[in-house]
Amino acid sequence: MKKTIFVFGMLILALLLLFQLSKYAVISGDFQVEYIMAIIAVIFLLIGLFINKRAQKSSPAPKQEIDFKKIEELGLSKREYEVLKEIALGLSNQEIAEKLFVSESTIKTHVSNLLVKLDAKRRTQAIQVSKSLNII
Amino acid sequence: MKKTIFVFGMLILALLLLFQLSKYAVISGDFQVEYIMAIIAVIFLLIGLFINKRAQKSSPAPKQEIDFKKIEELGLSKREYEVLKEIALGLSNQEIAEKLFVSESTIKTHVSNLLVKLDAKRRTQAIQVSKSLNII
DNA sequence: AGTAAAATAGTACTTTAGTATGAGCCTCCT
DNA sequence: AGGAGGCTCATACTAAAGTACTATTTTACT
Repeated sequence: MKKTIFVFGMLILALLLLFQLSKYAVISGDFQVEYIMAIIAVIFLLIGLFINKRAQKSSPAPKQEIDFKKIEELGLSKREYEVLKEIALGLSNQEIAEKLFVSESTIKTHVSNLLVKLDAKRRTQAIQVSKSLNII
Repeated sequence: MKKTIFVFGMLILALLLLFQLSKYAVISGDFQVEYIMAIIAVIFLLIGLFINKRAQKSSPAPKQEIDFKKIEELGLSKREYEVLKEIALGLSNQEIAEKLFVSESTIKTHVSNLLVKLDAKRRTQAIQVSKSLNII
């Protein structure tokens, strides 16, 4: 934060200096107005590019939004979707059952239904499909 | 592409117009030089920001680089890594065997070694671990 | 040429996963 | 009240996945 304030302070200072300089140059007729304008234009274009570049780096948000519409479209029930997320975390049916406080057979039923709805043959494939559809 | 050329053409035209206008204004003394400078500065700052914004959109590369160092660190062999990638694609041992032209027992051996090296109990967990380590 | 690591493959088992089916219990909606 | 859909659970299977060896063959490197 302190760094940012410093940078902007310097920027404003430089800007003012440039203004004064250009004013003097114009009055004394050493330079044509166009040159100064062009220099300012280029400088600020670069500053604009630079600022955005930094903003881009500071927000490494490659977050993939979850496609809730797709979930509905596939007809996944709330419970099935919960199970799906646990599968993606690498849990076994037994572990999922304990985590959700139900029996393993219940989980098996959910998984079986999930595989049909996701058109997958195995839970690993279900993970792959889900990721490609952005539902997990 | 044609669109880009058009936009840049218009930009250059606008720039020249602005130059002429500002020159006239300065000479006739209607405006202070500072104002024109400031306007140009702001406009080009915005243009810089805009260009970068577009570039950012056109390159939706949230690609997660593969951490090859980590792969070595884990001691994964070339073949094991190949198998790992197929697992992540959701293939069964039998399918992987056919794809890589080896027997299923060979794949089982590889998978078993993989699970130890990745500290996973199941292939689904191996997928999760691999993704979190950015090795797939 | 010798060797260590990697790749291959097999057997024999145990453990998970997944399927098929039936059934009881809720909740929401008409 | 009746029905549909969702959640639960069980039984009985079949099919994969995973483990623990042992053992041969390739590769890569000194």
